[in-house]
Amino acid sequence: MLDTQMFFDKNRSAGYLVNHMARLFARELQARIAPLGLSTGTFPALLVLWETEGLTQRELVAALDIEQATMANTLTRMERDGLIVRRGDAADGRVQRVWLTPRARALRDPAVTAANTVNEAALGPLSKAERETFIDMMSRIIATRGTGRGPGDEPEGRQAAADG
Amino acid sequence: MLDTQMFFDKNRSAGYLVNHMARLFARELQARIAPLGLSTGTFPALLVLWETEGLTQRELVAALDIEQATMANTLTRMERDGLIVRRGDAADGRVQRVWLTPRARALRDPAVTAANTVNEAALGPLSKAERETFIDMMSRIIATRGTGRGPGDEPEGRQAAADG
DNA sequence: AAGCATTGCATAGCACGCTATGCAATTGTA
DNA sequence: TACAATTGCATAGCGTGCTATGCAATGCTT
Repeated sequence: MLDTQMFFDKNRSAGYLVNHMARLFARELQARIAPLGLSTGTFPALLVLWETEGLTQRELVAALDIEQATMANTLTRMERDGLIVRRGDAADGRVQRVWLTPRARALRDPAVTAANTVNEAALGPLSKAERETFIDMMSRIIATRGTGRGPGDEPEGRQAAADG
Repeated sequence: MLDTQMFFDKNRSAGYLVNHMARLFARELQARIAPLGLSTGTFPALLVLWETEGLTQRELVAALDIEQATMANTLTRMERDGLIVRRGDAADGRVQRVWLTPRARALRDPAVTAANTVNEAALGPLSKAERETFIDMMSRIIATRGTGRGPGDEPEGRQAAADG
């Protein structure tokens, strides 16, 4: 299958590989936490709430870099599934604070174990040192957020088509 | 925000970081290809079809590690949007072969340029050498698929037993 | 106090990924 | 040739992410 004229090699494209990796991680995590009654979308919210309950939706959004509407929907599912309750803030009528149910609190240890297991398995092919490097690189990429420029900052457009 | 008793640091969790990165990449790519009338889900399929038209759905699925049902839905959207046509195979009545429209063919260069731009921007914080390392690491992780064994180590066996 | 702007959240609608399931066409087998 | 198994694809239903929008509560300005 050796493509002779490769104009774009997806298997050397960071974006494609990141997407593929993310799907693999999600599949693995899903398989391991489904038995607990959890799903991949609720997991990050739980991670934050296991640290600190009573956060507002806005605070959760900021902690996870998720859009507000996405978080609202996720919390609705979590409430439906008996993981959280939303209670209005006494001082501010707009605010809904999020509290874990006993069930959600009890799921912390098995869920974290599942996540650790997935991470360990996925990083299996990397050495200890490489794992640190890998995580550092991802942190830097995320921290930088592709902020090379903003739209309208510069004519932009070109750039060597031959991905080097 | 210095968590005192950190039982699980999501910002050092490969799974969390991979998911976060994937969302950032997708946001960037979406912003750059939406003006072309493309979306992130169609992009991988187009990459394959720009190389070789007339593939079957099964072949596309294999090329992209996407579930068959996901591909069927993606192709339906692509057909709706005038990017592809599905034509039945003459020799096998089950098979639908996928062909690009002239419009889709014309989008190749601008779309690839957009993807390259996103990749370059995202990998900005990494040196040239680090980018290679990063891509190699991702390739290894994907190749190993979190099974704990090396590629080709043993004849399969994840949990496919359960799904028939 | 009145009026406008902002904030916090909900809802609608869609893309895209998944599992489960159904069905027609083909292949393999008795 | 009949009939069971397999293959290729479609559909249903759902989770998770996004943008766009609406609305009530609050804050700010005068």
